[in-house]
Amino acid sequence: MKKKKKEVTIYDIAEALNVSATTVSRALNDHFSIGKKTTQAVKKLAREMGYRPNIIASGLRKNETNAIGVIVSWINRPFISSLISGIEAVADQAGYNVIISQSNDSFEKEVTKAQTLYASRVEGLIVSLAMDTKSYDHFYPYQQNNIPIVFVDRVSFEMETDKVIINNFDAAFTATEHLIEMGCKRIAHFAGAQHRNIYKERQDGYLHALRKYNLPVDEQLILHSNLSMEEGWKGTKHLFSLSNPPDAIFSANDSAAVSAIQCAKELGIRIPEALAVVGFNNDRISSIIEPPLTTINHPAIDMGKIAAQQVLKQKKNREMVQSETVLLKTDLIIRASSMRKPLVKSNASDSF
Amino acid sequence: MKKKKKEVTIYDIAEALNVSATTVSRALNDHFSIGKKTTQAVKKLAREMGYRPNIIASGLRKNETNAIGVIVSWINRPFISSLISGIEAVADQAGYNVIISQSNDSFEKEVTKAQTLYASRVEGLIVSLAMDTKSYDHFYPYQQNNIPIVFVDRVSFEMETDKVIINNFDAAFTATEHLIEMGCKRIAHFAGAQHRNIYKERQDGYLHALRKYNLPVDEQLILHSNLSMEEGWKGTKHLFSLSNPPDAIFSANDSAAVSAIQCAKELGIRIPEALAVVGFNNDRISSIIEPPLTTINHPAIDMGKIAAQQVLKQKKNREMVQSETVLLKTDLIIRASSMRKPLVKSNASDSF
DNA sequence: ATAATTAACGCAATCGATTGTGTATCTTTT
DNA sequence: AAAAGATACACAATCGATTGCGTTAATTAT
Repeated sequence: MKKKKKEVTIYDIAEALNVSATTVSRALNDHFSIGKKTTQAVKKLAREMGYRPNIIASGLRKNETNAIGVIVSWINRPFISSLISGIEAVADQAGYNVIISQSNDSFEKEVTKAQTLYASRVEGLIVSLAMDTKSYDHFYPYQQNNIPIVFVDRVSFEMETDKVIINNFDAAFTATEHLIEMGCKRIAHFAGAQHRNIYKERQDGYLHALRKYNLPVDEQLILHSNLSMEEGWKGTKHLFSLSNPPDAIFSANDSAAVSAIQCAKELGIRIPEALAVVGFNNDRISSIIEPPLTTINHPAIDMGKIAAQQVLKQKKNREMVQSETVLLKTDLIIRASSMRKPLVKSNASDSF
Repeated sequence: MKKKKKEVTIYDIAEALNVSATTVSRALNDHFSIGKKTTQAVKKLAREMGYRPNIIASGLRKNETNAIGVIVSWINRPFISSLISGIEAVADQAGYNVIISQSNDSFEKEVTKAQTLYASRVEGLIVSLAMDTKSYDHFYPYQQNNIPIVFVDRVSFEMETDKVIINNFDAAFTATEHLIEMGCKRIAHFAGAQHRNIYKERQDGYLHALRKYNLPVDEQLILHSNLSMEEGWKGTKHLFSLSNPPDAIFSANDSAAVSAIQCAKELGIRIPEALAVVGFNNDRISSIIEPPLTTINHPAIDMGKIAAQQVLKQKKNREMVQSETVLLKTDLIIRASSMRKPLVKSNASDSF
């Protein structure tokens, strides 16, 4: 029965105050040309009447939505959720809303979500690519329309966009080098899909370390998978069914590394003495597993913050100078899973 | 230099096709009154011209934003991120965007975010309350405006809104009962802030179990904190500095429970023989810790899905019948951290 | 063949705020 | 005191799509 109450508009305020809507609008926006008392009166009445600006009308006129779109694989992953947390923090401060959507690591969904967000007129897009994305046409409309795109973590160099990434190559190299310094000679690698930059770079870093230290590369020791816990377990079992099993595993993520440890323990393989393990991401589980997992720390929140900042920056500089790539540093967190020797302070030249 | 390219509008299409904008609009929306060929022609040309509907203009006219707002404490928490994942899945299917914002567990921020989302004209709001929220005026505008509000997990019964919660009382009771059945006599409780429903209910469930089984309630064994890992550690140390330490801990979350285990191990206290531990949430760390942690499984994704469905449902039923509360079941996941006896199938009446 | 339907489309108002241009009124300058 | 400059505000167009109502042309009924 209750009559749908109409919302208060600037016209209502204008009428009540016997001024024009123009004046109300300007008063609310502190326009200099409106007198002090008028401005005060307008604001006061607006408050009293429970006025809320119609952001849609304003948006139509000014052609803005104050929204930034985000596409990620899964929101409920430690790294991703931290990333989003960072994005939200920066976007909010700048007065932007963050619209999230997940691709579920499916290319088709990613395309759909990109279109939806485009239709929603987001003013910027932050993307961490789906696992199997190899074509990028769905981002073309954004580029055509000069809508900032920032790729984070899982990026593509085929696209000329801003990027926020870590140095996966260096991180993987450092991780592998660490294992070598710990005296490991046969280092296996749990690798991810090679068309996705991060996993390719991690594998490359791993290979580079082996070569630099003149260790043979054994293809048998490089296992490609989706890096799930199951695959980590299976991979470990497989490795120890070989005639010449590895003495270390460098895993491209923590999940697989953790289950490698679990599997090894079940197999009665001592860690790190018989098998040293290093992961990647510094997920919470890495510090909980016994022994604690050596891993690469990923500045997830910062990456999100920076990605959001890049979007804002691009919006400012409409000249669109050049696409920028921000490369963030990572840290090797050394824990017990790889400590086969006491740590040395120098660059460990004694490990040869 | 490049001239800002104008976007294609229905007027452009209309002009090109020598029809009215009305016709174009209707054709694009498959209005029955528009001829088959005209509709086809319009759609075809729209595609060719790269037309994208101006959702803002449409939104202004139809007074809708297709957005659902979400306010949570922190996005990067296992439970919360899963919750959001569920929300997004349902909202997306229904054609809604999800705008996320985090209160950082601060009441002031929660108020601000609620206002921002209100100003953004979200068509529904899903909230998991900040830790210290005790006043709810910031949600009043939503109610005034008939905007669906759904509280999830951390809710308030002072507010007449839809709620999606688990039965914390039962879960805590079951968890505590389980410890009792395992033969524990002095069960400590890591409790959270008592003004927040979930922690109050968990404590109540704990107390109820003690009373039901005629165990004394020792105030010394109930420790209130923010349930962080640090507090879990400190709490455990404190408990074992008592003249009469507990033989079990029921923690209101997994973080504190996990560090209780870690601390106990460092103190040389055997788990579960000397100390049985049960957590709450079934975070990933709970299955990784050694020994694995018995805990309560929380259907996070489902809660998100249901919350989103409630929003949609409320939007349909404008009659606003009654606020509805959905109570979800939880499961006790029994792991080694509490297994002081073999499990029995019956209701364990032998534990007395 | 004429009236009565039906099909297909156009007119113009509307959603609410913004903004370039204009116009009084008032103050200051010389 | 007349000219020049400020000050404070209003007009009306605009953003792009939607929609109630009306109109023309084509089809069917009688």
